[in-house]
Amino acid sequence: MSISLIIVEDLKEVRDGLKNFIGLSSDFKVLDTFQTAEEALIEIPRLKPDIVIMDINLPGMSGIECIRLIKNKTPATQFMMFTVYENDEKVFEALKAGASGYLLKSTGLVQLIESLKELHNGGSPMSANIARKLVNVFQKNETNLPEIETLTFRENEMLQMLAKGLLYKEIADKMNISINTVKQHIHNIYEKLHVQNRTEAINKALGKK
Amino acid sequence: MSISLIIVEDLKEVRDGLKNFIGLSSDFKVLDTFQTAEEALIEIPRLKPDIVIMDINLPGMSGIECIRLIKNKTPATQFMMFTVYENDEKVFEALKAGASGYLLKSTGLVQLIESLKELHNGGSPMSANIARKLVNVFQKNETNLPEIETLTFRENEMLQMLAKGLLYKEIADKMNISINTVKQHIHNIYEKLHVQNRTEAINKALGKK
DNA sequence: TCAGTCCACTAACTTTTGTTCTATTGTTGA
DNA sequence: TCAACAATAGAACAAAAGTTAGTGGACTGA
Repeated sequence: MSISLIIVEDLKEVRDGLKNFIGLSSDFKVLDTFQTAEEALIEIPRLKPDIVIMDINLPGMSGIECIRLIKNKTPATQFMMFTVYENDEKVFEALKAGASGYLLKSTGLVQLIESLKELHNGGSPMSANIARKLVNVFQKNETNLPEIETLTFRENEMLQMLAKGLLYKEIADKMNISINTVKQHIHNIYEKLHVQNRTEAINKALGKK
Repeated sequence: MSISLIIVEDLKEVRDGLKNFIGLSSDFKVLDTFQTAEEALIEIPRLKPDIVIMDINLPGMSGIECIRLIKNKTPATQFMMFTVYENDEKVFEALKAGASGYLLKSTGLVQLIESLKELHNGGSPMSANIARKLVNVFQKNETNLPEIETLTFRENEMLQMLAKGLLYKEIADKMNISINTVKQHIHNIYEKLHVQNRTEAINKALGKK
Protein backbone atom coordinates (compact mmCIF):
# COMPACT_ATOMS: atom_id res chain seq x y z
CA MET A 1 0.00 0.00 0.00
CA SER A 2 1.55 3.27 -1.07
CA ILE A 3 1.58 6.42 1.07
CA SER A 4 -0.93 9.02 -0.16
CA LEU A 5 0.01 12.65 -0.02
CA ILE A 6 -0.97 16.18 -0.81
CA ILE A 7 1.30 19.14 -1.49
CA VAL A 8 0.41 22.70 -0.49
CA GLU A 9 2.87 25.14 -2.02
CA ASP A 10 2.32 28.38 -3.90
CA LEU A 11 5.37 28.37 -6.18
CA LYS A 12 4.61 26.44 -9.33
CA GLU A 13 8.18 25.24 -9.93
CA VAL A 14 8.56 23.86 -6.41
CA ARG A 15 5.10 22.33 -6.43
CA ASP A 16 5.57 20.58 -9.75
CA GLY A 17 9.12 19.60 -8.91
CA LEU A 18 8.02 17.90 -5.73
CA LYS A 19 5.09 16.22 -7.38
CA ASN A 20 7.14 14.83 -10.21
CA PHE A 21 10.02 13.65 -8.08
CA ILE A 22 7.90 12.03 -5.40
CA GLY A 23 5.70 10.50 -8.07
CA LEU A 24 8.73 8.58 -9.36
CA SER A 25 8.74 6.46 -6.22
CA SER A 26 6.21 3.66 -6.14
CA ASP A 27 6.00 4.09 -2.38
CA PHE A 28 4.04 7.31 -2.77
CA LYS A 29 0.95 8.53 -4.53
CA VAL A 30 0.42 12.27 -4.90
CA LEU A 31 -3.36 12.73 -4.67
CA ASP A 32 -3.40 16.42 -5.49
CA THR A 33 -1.55 19.71 -5.07
CA PHE A 34 -2.84 23.13 -3.95
CA GLN A 35 -1.56 26.67 -4.23
CA THR A 36 -3.39 28.09 -1.23
CA ALA A 37 -4.31 27.14 2.31
CA GLU A 38 -7.92 28.02 1.59
CA GLU A 39 -8.22 25.34 -1.10
CA ALA A 40 -6.38 22.81 1.03
CA LEU A 41 -8.71 23.56 3.93
CA ILE A 42 -11.63 22.18 1.98
CA GLU A 43 -9.98 19.32 0.14
CA ILE A 44 -7.74 17.72 2.78
CA PRO A 45 -10.60 16.54 5.03
CA ARG A 46 -12.25 15.05 1.95
CA LEU A 47 -9.19 13.29 0.53
CA LYS A 48 -7.78 12.23 3.91
CA PRO A 49 -4.18 11.81 2.74
CA ASP A 50 -1.59 10.04 4.89
CA ILE A 51 0.71 13.03 4.64
CA VAL A 52 0.47 16.71 3.75
CA ILE A 53 3.59 18.58 2.70
CA MET A 54 2.92 22.13 3.80
CA ASP A 55 4.64 25.39 2.99
CA ILE A 56 4.31 28.21 5.53
CA ASN A 57 4.42 31.33 3.42
CA LEU A 58 1.33 31.16 1.24
CA PRO A 59 -0.79 33.93 -0.22
CA GLY A 60 -3.62 34.59 2.24
CA MET A 61 -3.82 32.13 5.10
CA SER A 62 -0.50 30.68 6.29
CA GLY A 63 0.26 26.99 6.24
CA ILE A 64 0.46 26.95 10.01
CA GLU A 65 -3.02 28.42 10.40
CA CYS A 66 -4.26 25.89 7.88
CA ILE A 67 -2.95 22.98 9.94
CA ARG A 68 -4.42 24.41 13.10
CA LEU A 69 -7.84 24.51 11.51
CA ILE A 70 -7.96 21.02 10.05
CA LYS A 71 -5.78 19.02 12.40
CA ASN A 72 -8.67 17.73 14.49
CA LYS A 73 -10.81 16.96 11.46
CA THR A 74 -8.23 14.57 10.05
CA PRO A 75 -6.41 13.04 12.98
CA ALA A 76 -4.75 10.34 10.89
CA THR A 77 -3.08 12.79 8.52
CA GLN A 78 0.51 13.76 9.33
CA PHE A 79 1.80 17.20 8.47
CA MET A 80 5.30 17.81 7.19
CA MET A 81 6.40 21.43 7.13
CA PHE A 82 8.57 22.27 4.16
CA THR A 83 9.73 25.83 4.30
CA VAL A 84 12.59 28.31 4.30
CA TYR A 85 11.79 29.59 7.79
CA GLU A 86 14.08 28.44 10.54
CA ASN A 87 13.42 31.04 13.19
CA ASP A 88 12.26 29.71 16.54
CA GLU A 89 8.89 31.33 16.40
CA LYS A 90 7.74 29.67 13.19
CA VAL A 91 9.15 26.31 14.19
CA PHE A 92 7.41 26.15 17.55
CA GLU A 93 4.22 27.60 16.22
CA ALA A 94 4.08 24.97 13.50
CA LEU A 95 4.70 22.11 15.89
CA LYS A 96 2.10 23.41 18.30
CA ALA A 97 -0.39 23.71 15.49
CA GLY A 98 0.06 20.01 14.83
CA ALA A 99 2.95 19.46 12.42
CA SER A 100 4.99 16.34 13.15
CA GLY A 101 7.94 16.94 10.84
CA TYR A 102 9.84 20.08 9.86
CA LEU A 103 12.21 20.19 6.91
CA LEU A 104 13.95 23.18 5.42
CA LYS A 105 13.72 23.68 1.68
CA SER A 106 17.46 23.22 1.47
CA THR A 107 16.85 19.54 2.17
CA GLY A 108 17.83 17.26 -0.70
CA LEU A 109 15.07 15.43 -2.55
CA VAL A 110 16.42 12.01 -1.62
CA GLN A 111 16.51 13.05 2.01
CA LEU A 112 12.96 14.34 1.68
CA ILE A 113 11.76 10.94 0.49
CA GLU A 114 13.46 9.27 3.46
CA SER A 115 11.94 11.77 5.82
CA LEU A 116 8.44 11.22 4.46
CA LYS A 117 8.80 7.52 5.11
CA GLU A 118 10.07 8.18 8.59
CA LEU A 119 7.15 10.49 9.27
CA HIS A 120 4.66 7.91 8.08
CA ASN A 121 6.41 5.42 10.34
CA GLY A 122 5.72 7.42 13.48
CA GLY A 123 8.92 9.45 13.54
CA SER A 124 9.42 13.19 13.50
CA PRO A 125 12.05 13.98 10.90
CA MET A 126 13.58 17.40 11.27
CA SER A 127 16.44 19.27 9.68
CA ALA A 128 19.51 19.28 11.92
CA ASN A 129 19.16 22.85 13.19
CA ILE A 130 15.48 22.44 13.89
CA ALA A 131 16.03 19.38 16.06
CA ARG A 132 18.65 21.23 18.01
CA LYS A 133 16.23 24.06 18.66
CA LEU A 134 13.82 21.64 20.29
CA VAL A 135 16.52 20.15 22.47
CA ASN A 136 17.60 23.62 23.54
CA VAL A 137 14.15 24.36 24.84
CA PHE A 138 14.46 21.44 27.24
CA GLN A 139 17.89 22.40 28.38
CA LYS A 140 16.89 26.01 28.98
CA ASN A 141 13.85 24.99 30.97
CA GLU A 142 16.09 23.07 33.32
CA THR A 143 15.72 24.87 36.58
CA ASN A 144 19.13 25.78 37.79
CA LEU A 145 18.57 28.29 40.55
CA PRO A 146 21.03 27.87 43.37
CA GLU A 147 18.26 28.86 45.78
CA ILE A 148 16.17 25.84 44.87
CA GLU A 149 18.89 23.51 46.05
CA THR A 150 18.84 24.96 49.53
CA LEU A 151 15.25 23.86 49.99
CA THR A 152 14.83 21.03 52.47
CA PHE A 153 13.04 17.80 51.69
CA ARG A 154 9.89 18.95 53.45
CA GLU A 155 9.95 22.29 51.68
CA ASN A 156 10.22 20.61 48.32
CA GLU A 157 7.22 18.47 49.09
CA MET A 158 5.28 21.61 49.98
CA LEU A 159 6.28 23.31 46.78
CA GLN A 160 4.99 20.44 44.66
CA MET A 161 1.61 20.52 46.35
CA LEU A 162 1.47 24.28 46.29
CA ALA A 163 1.99 24.16 42.54
CA LYS A 164 -1.01 21.90 42.14
CA GLY A 165 -3.22 24.51 43.75
CA LEU A 166 -3.95 22.65 46.97
CA LEU A 167 -5.12 24.61 49.99
CA TYR A 168 -2.98 24.80 53.12
CA LYS A 169 -5.59 22.69 54.82
CA GLU A 170 -5.36 20.00 52.16
CA ILE A 171 -1.59 19.94 52.36
CA ALA A 172 -1.78 19.71 56.15
CA ASP A 173 -4.16 16.77 55.98
CA LYS A 174 -2.11 14.99 53.36
CA MET A 175 1.06 15.35 55.39
CA ASN A 176 -0.57 14.85 58.77
CA ILE A 177 0.73 18.06 60.26
CA SER A 178 -0.94 21.21 61.50
CA ILE A 179 -1.94 23.93 59.08
CA ASN A 180 0.36 26.26 60.99
CA THR A 181 3.32 24.09 60.19
CA VAL A 182 2.41 24.24 56.55
CA LYS A 183 2.35 28.01 56.72
CA GLN A 184 5.74 28.12 58.36
CA HIS A 185 7.34 25.83 55.77
CA ILE A 186 5.89 27.84 52.96
CA HIS A 187 7.00 31.07 54.52
CA ASN A 188 10.54 29.65 54.63
CA ILE A 189 10.31 28.73 50.97
CA TYR A 190 9.31 32.29 50.12
CA GLU A 191 12.31 33.63 52.00
CA LYS A 192 14.72 31.27 50.31
CA LEU A 193 13.38 32.04 46.86
CA HIS A 194 13.07 35.76 47.59
CA VAL A 195 9.39 35.89 46.65
CA GLN A 196 6.27 37.25 48.27
CA ASN A 197 3.53 34.79 47.45
CA ARG A 198 2.50 31.42 46.12
CA THR A 199 2.31 32.37 42.48
CA GLU A 200 5.77 33.93 42.41
CA ALA A 201 7.21 30.89 44.14
CA ILE A 202 5.69 28.54 41.58
CA ASN A 203 6.89 30.69 38.70
CA LYS A 204 10.39 30.77 40.06
CA ALA A 205 10.66 27.13 41.04
CA LEU A 206 9.13 25.65 37.94
CA GLY A 207 11.37 27.40 35.51
CA LYS A 208 9.22 29.95 33.82
CA LYS A 209 11.06 32.20 31.41
CA MET B 1 40.59 17.44 11.23
CA SER B 2 38.93 14.29 12.53
CA ILE B 3 36.23 14.27 15.22
CA SER B 4 37.56 13.05 18.56
CA LEU B 5 35.34 10.90 20.71
CA ILE B 6 35.00 8.87 23.86
CA ILE B 7 32.73 5.92 24.51
CA VAL B 8 31.19 5.19 27.91
CA GLU B 9 29.55 1.77 27.92
CA ASP B 10 29.75 -1.08 30.39
CA LEU B 11 29.25 -4.03 28.05
CA LYS B 12 32.58 -5.09 26.58
CA GLU B 13 31.17 -6.40 23.28
CA VAL B 14 29.24 -3.21 22.58
CA ARG B 15 32.13 -1.02 23.65
CA ASP B 16 34.68 -2.79 21.50
CA GLY B 17 32.24 -3.14 18.62
CA LEU B 18 31.62 0.60 18.57
CA LYS B 19 35.27 1.44 18.93
CA ASN B 20 36.35 -0.83 16.10
CA PHE B 21 33.61 0.20 13.72
CA ILE B 22 33.93 3.92 14.30
CA GLY B 23 37.72 3.59 14.14
CA LEU B 24 37.39 2.38 10.55
CA SER B 25 36.26 5.82 9.46
CA SER B 26 39.00 8.37 8.99
CA ASP B 27 36.55 11.06 10.06
CA PHE B 28 36.71 9.91 13.67
CA LYS B 29 39.32 9.24 16.29
CA VAL B 30 38.34 7.25 19.38
CA LEU B 31 40.44 8.74 22.20
CA ASP B 32 39.45 6.24 24.85
CA THR B 33 36.63 4.10 26.20
CA PHE B 34 35.32 3.71 29.76
CA GLN B 35 33.19 1.16 31.55
CA THR B 36 31.86 3.42 34.27
CA ALA B 37 30.58 6.95 34.73
CA GLU B 38 33.00 7.45 37.59
CA GLU B 39 36.03 6.93 35.34
CA ALA B 40 34.54 9.07 32.60
CA LEU B 41 33.88 11.83 35.11
CA ILE B 42 37.58 12.28 35.64
CA GLU B 43 38.88 11.69 32.13
CA ILE B 44 36.42 13.57 29.93
CA PRO B 45 37.31 17.05 31.25
CA ARG B 46 40.96 16.19 30.71
CA LEU B 47 40.66 14.76 27.19
CA LYS B 48 38.02 17.27 26.02
CA PRO B 49 36.61 15.13 23.21
CA ASP B 50 34.31 16.58 20.57
CA ILE B 51 31.73 13.90 21.29
CA VAL B 52 30.94 11.44 24.06
CA ILE B 53 28.82 8.41 23.30
CA MET B 54 27.06 7.68 26.57
CA ASP B 55 25.11 4.67 27.77
CA ILE B 56 22.52 5.27 30.49
CA ASN B 57 22.48 2.04 32.44
CA LEU B 58 25.95 1.77 33.93
CA PRO B 59 27.07 0.11 37.14
CA GLY B 60 27.08 2.77 39.87
CA MET B 61 26.40 6.29 38.59
CA SER B 62 24.09 6.57 35.57
CA GLY B 63 25.19 8.10 32.31
CA ILE B 64 22.66 10.87 32.75
CA GLU B 65 24.03 11.85 36.13
CA CYS B 66 27.51 11.79 34.65
CA ILE B 67 26.55 14.27 31.94
CA ARG B 68 24.87 16.51 34.47
CA LEU B 69 28.06 16.68 36.49
CA ILE B 70 30.53 17.44 33.72
CA LYS B 71 28.45 19.32 31.17
CA ASN B 72 29.51 22.75 32.40
CA LYS B 73 33.14 21.77 32.73
CA THR B 74 33.38 20.86 29.05
CA PRO B 75 30.97 23.11 27.20
CA ALA B 76 32.39 22.24 23.79
CA THR B 77 31.80 18.52 24.18
CA GLN B 78 28.57 17.14 22.74
CA PHE B 79 26.85 14.18 24.36
CA MET B 80 25.16 11.46 22.34
CA MET B 81 22.98 9.11 24.34
CA PHE B 82 23.15 5.53 23.09
CA THR B 83 20.80 3.33 25.03
CA VAL B 84 17.92 0.89 25.05
CA TYR B 85 15.67 3.17 27.08
CA GLU B 86 12.93 4.89 25.20
CA ASN B 87 10.56 5.80 28.00
CA ASP B 88 9.72 9.49 28.28
CA GLU B 89 11.32 9.97 31.64
CA LYS B 90 14.80 8.86 30.61
CA VAL B 91 14.65 10.75 27.34
CA PHE B 92 13.68 14.08 28.86
CA GLU B 93 15.98 13.65 31.81
CA ALA B 94 18.92 13.02 29.49
CA LEU B 95 18.18 16.04 27.33
CA LYS B 96 17.76 18.26 30.35
CA ALA B 97 21.04 17.02 31.73
CA GLY B 98 22.72 18.24 28.57
CA ALA B 99 22.62 15.52 25.92
CA SER B 100 22.16 16.82 22.37
CA GLY B 101 21.49 13.56 20.58
CA TYR B 102 19.57 10.43 21.55
CA LEU B 103 19.90 7.18 19.65
CA LEU B 104 18.47 3.79 20.52
CA LYS B 105 20.81 0.83 20.43
CA SER B 106 18.71 -0.64 17.67
CA THR B 107 20.21 2.03 15.39
CA GLY B 108 22.37 0.63 12.60
CA LEU B 109 26.09 1.35 12.70
CA VAL B 110 26.05 3.25 9.42
CA GLN B 111 23.23 5.40 10.72
CA LEU B 112 25.20 5.94 13.91
CA ILE B 113 28.16 7.31 11.95
CA GLU B 114 25.86 9.68 10.09
CA SER B 115 24.28 10.81 13.34
CA LEU B 116 27.65 11.50 14.95
CA LYS B 117 28.54 13.76 12.03
CA GLU B 118 25.20 15.50 12.28
CA LEU B 119 25.70 16.04 16.01
CA HIS B 120 29.14 17.51 15.45
CA ASN B 121 27.59 19.75 12.84
CA GLY B 122 25.18 21.36 15.28
CA GLY B 123 22.25 19.04 14.76
CA SER B 124 20.39 16.87 17.24
CA PRO B 125 20.04 13.43 15.72
CA MET B 126 17.40 11.29 17.35
CA SER B 127 15.79 7.96 16.66
CA ALA B 128 12.38 8.36 15.04
CA ASN B 129 10.31 7.63 18.15
CA ILE B 130 12.40 9.89 20.31
CA ALA B 131 11.94 12.86 18.02
CA ARG B 132 8.21 12.28 18.02
CA LYS B 133 8.18 12.33 21.80
CA LEU B 134 9.69 15.80 21.79
CA VAL B 135 7.18 17.07 19.28
CA ASN B 136 4.34 15.63 21.34
CA VAL B 137 5.41 17.68 24.32
CA PHE B 138 4.86 20.84 22.31
CA GLN B 139 1.54 19.74 20.99
CA LYS B 140 0.26 18.71 24.42
CA ASN B 141 1.24 22.02 25.91
CA GLU B 142 -0.92 23.76 23.35
CA THR B 143 -3.82 25.14 25.30
CA ASN B 144 -6.98 24.05 23.67
CA LEU B 145 -9.67 24.45 26.30
CA PRO B 146 -12.98 25.66 24.93
CA GLU B 147 -13.52 27.52 28.22
CA ILE B 148 -10.51 29.75 27.66
CA GLU B 149 -12.03 31.11 24.50
CA THR B 150 -15.07 32.34 26.32
CA LEU B 151 -12.93 34.69 28.42
CA THR B 152 -13.41 38.34 27.57
CA PHE B 153 -10.56 40.69 26.71
CA ARG B 154 -10.52 42.18 30.18
CA GLU B 155 -10.57 38.76 31.80
CA ASN B 156 -7.61 37.68 29.74
CA GLU B 157 -5.67 40.72 30.83
CA MET B 158 -6.45 39.87 34.45
CA LEU B 159 -5.30 36.31 33.95
CA GLN B 160 -1.95 37.44 32.62
CA MET B 161 -1.33 39.65 35.62
CA LEU B 162 -2.61 37.04 38.00
CA ALA B 163 -0.10 34.61 36.54
CA LYS B 164 2.71 37.00 37.34
CA GLY B 165 1.77 36.94 41.00
CA LEU B 166 0.49 40.51 41.26
CA LEU B 167 -1.81 41.48 44.12
CA TYR B 168 -5.38 42.56 43.46
CA LYS B 169 -4.35 46.02 44.54
CA GLU B 170 -1.50 46.10 42.03
CA ILE B 171 -3.74 44.94 39.22
CA ALA B 172 -6.32 47.55 40.16
CA ASP B 173 -3.71 50.31 40.09
CA LYS B 174 -2.23 49.15 36.82
CA MET B 175 -5.61 49.04 35.14
CA ASN B 176 -6.97 52.10 36.88
CA ILE B 177 -10.03 50.37 38.24
CA SER B 178 -11.27 49.60 41.72
CA ILE B 179 -10.10 46.55 43.60
CA ASN B 180 -13.71 45.40 43.75
CA THR B 181 -13.87 45.29 40.00
CA VAL B 182 -10.73 43.20 39.93
CA LYS B 183 -12.32 40.77 42.34
CA GLN B 184 -15.43 40.61 40.22
CA HIS B 185 -13.52 39.89 37.00
CA ILE B 186 -11.41 37.25 38.65
CA HIS B 187 -14.41 35.62 40.18
CA ASN B 188 -15.93 35.41 36.72
CA ILE B 189 -12.76 33.83 35.38
CA TYR B 190 -12.89 31.17 38.07
CA GLU B 191 -16.46 30.36 37.18
CA LYS B 192 -15.74 30.07 33.49
CA LEU B 193 -12.72 27.85 34.05
CA HIS B 194 -14.44 25.84 36.78
CA VAL B 195 -11.67 26.42 39.29
CA GLN B 196 -11.56 27.59 42.90
CA ASN B 197 -8.45 29.72 43.17
CA ARG B 198 -5.64 31.59 41.50
CA THR B 199 -3.21 28.71 41.18
CA GLU B 200 -5.74 26.37 39.60
CA ALA B 201 -6.73 29.07 37.15
CA ILE B 202 -3.14 29.62 36.12
CA ASN B 203 -2.49 25.91 35.78
CA LYS B 204 -5.56 25.47 33.65
CA ALA B 205 -5.06 28.49 31.46
CA LEU B 206 -1.37 28.08 30.88
CA GLY B 207 -1.59 24.46 29.83
CA LYS B 208 0.06 22.58 32.62
CA LYS B 209 -0.38 18.82 32.43
C1' DT C 1 29.94 18.59 76.24
C1' DC C 2 28.40 22.75 74.96
C1' DA C 3 27.14 26.54 71.72
C1' DG C 4 25.38 27.15 67.36
C1' DT C 5 22.64 25.76 63.55
C1' DC C 6 19.12 23.42 60.98
C1' DC C 7 14.79 21.31 60.57
C1' DA C 8 10.14 20.30 61.68
C1' DC C 9 6.63 21.84 64.22
C1' DT C 10 2.82 25.04 66.45
C1' DA C 11 -0.12 29.18 68.02
C1' DA C 12 -1.78 33.84 67.57
C1' DC C 13 -2.31 37.47 64.64
C1' DT C 14 -2.76 40.44 60.13
C1' DT C 15 -3.54 40.83 55.30
C1' DT C 16 -5.16 39.23 51.08
C1' DT C 17 -8.20 36.58 48.53
C1' DG C 18 -12.52 35.07 47.31
C1' DT C 19 -17.98 35.20 47.72
C1' DT C 20 -22.33 37.25 47.45
C1' DC C 21 -25.53 40.69 46.44
C1' DT C 22 -26.76 44.87 44.31
C1' DA C 23 -26.53 48.33 40.80
C1' DT C 24 -25.20 51.54 36.76
C1' DT C 25 -23.62 52.22 32.03
C1' DG C 26 -22.66 51.14 27.26
C1' DT C 27 -22.82 47.77 23.36
C1' DT C 28 -24.82 44.37 20.39
C1' DG C 29 -27.59 41.13 17.97
C1' DA C 30 -32.19 39.10 17.26
C1' DT D 1 -36.47 47.72 21.54
C1' DC D 2 -35.49 44.19 24.38
C1' DA D 3 -32.44 40.71 26.22
C1' DA D 4 -27.91 39.52 26.96
C1' DC D 5 -23.42 40.63 27.95
C1' DA D 6 -19.23 43.36 29.23
C1' DA D 7 -17.20 46.42 32.32
C1' DT D 8 -17.50 48.95 36.25
C1' DA D 9 -18.13 49.49 41.45
C1' DG D 10 -19.52 49.41 46.70
C1' DA D 11 -20.02 46.84 50.75
C1' DA D 12 -20.23 43.15 54.05
C1' DC D 13 -18.49 38.94 55.01
C1' DA D 14 -15.98 34.29 55.11
C1' DA D 15 -12.01 31.83 54.03
C1' DA D 16 -7.44 31.31 52.96
C1' DA D 17 -2.84 33.02 52.80
C1' DG D 18 0.90 35.06 54.87
C1' DT D 19 3.69 37.01 59.26
C1' DT D 20 5.81 36.78 63.60
C1' DA D 21 7.41 34.61 67.56
C1' DG D 22 8.77 30.63 69.79
C1' DT D 23 9.54 25.28 71.10
C1' DG D 24 12.17 20.97 70.93
C1' DG D 25 15.09 17.49 68.76
C1' DA D 26 19.14 16.20 66.02
C1' DC D 27 23.54 17.12 64.35
C1' DT D 28 28.10 19.34 64.27
C1' DG D 29 32.37 21.53 65.12
C1' DA D 30 35.30 23.45 68.67
